[in-house]
Amino acid sequence: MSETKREIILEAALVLFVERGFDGTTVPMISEKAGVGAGTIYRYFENKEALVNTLFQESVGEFLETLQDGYPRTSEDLREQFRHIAKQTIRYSKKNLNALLFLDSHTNGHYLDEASRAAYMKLRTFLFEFIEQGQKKKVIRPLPADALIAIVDGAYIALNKCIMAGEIEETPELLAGVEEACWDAIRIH
Amino acid sequence: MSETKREIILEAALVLFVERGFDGTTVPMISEKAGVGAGTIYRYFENKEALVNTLFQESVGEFLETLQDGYPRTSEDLREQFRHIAKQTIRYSKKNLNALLFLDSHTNGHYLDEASRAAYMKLRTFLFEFIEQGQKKKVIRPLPADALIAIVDGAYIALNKCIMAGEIEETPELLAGVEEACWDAIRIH
DNA sequence: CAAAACGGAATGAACATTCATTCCGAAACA
DNA sequence: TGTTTCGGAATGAATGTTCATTCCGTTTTG
Repeated sequence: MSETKREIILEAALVLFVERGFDGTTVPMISEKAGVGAGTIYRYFENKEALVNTLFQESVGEFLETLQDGYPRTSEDLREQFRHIAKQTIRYSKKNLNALLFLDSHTNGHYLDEASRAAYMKLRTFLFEFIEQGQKKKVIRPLPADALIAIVDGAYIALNKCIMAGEIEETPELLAGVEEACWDAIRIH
Repeated sequence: MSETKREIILEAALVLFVERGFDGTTVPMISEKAGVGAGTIYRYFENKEALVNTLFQESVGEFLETLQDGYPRTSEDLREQFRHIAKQTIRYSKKNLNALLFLDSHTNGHYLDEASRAAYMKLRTFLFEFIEQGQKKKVIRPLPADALIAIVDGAYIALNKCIMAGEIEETPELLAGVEEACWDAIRIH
């Protein structure tokens, strides 16, 4: 039951951090949105920074797990691996879109601690390995991995924002189209 | 001379906003980096929000001007128009990389006023028109314009960060490669 | 020397955090 | 079973700090 309260606080903070950023969110805002007293937050988290770092590490961890779950690691087919990454990114966005948006907008925060940076590095390494393997096999363009990842990342974040804003409807064709656009961006033709 | 001091303040604020975000940057930080007294900032800007909005509007304006400068508006060749956009984006990043990074990270700020949002809308409209024209001609994929723009945007922002961090050297081949990757992402094959 | 520009200490508001107190369900008791 | 005691969870007013902004004595300018 007390686990529940902790989660209520985390969820409220997540939403506010996505909307206003870490520095733009006050502890009273979080306590109000969570429907708890301000002091209660400090029963679960040492301070505001510990709260954001917990959120960051849990989000990275869950996202990376989702990506790795069922990943065809030993496959020689880069396209198949890419399809998996795209599919699981969509899956995670459905499970916890705010966490994905939060990750995207807080990766460079000055408040992230060593553990958060390390967790993020693991995610980054996973994606880098995919890119580098593809480059070694001359399937993926010899461009900076950062830039290639940013292309895909940007596409999926923007896509989700469009869907969330109701500007567009999510259909299998749309998802397939975005996946293909991204694949065409990173692969050698 | 007073114009110069105003610009020193704007430049210092720009760098800090890129590094730490608007809410994470304090006025004393800005005054120290600018080498002026805290009070001096208020001789040039009504308050911190006016400062960030000035910066935002000036950056959007300059960037849009750069994009429109020499734009082959009447051309039927979408590829040529895209090349121009890509080239001018690079040009602007060389002139004022921080402004580009600032724009990228502050477009959703809760502190932006009506004028800033309107200015940003103009930039967005310019890019949307390019996308929509291309979609009408069946040259560009029928995906959400937001997502397509985010792909290109993400690529160039990440590219510049790599170059800035010294992880990679800027060469004509690199720029051509990124441009082609982005074009392949948005065009119909 | 008058006027404008400047710096940085002073101010009050808003913030993160603390802590004395309340609340509540469970256990002990009768 | 009805009553009392207990302990930890929860609270929000109080605290000290940090911030944006103001104010005024000093410096620069013309």
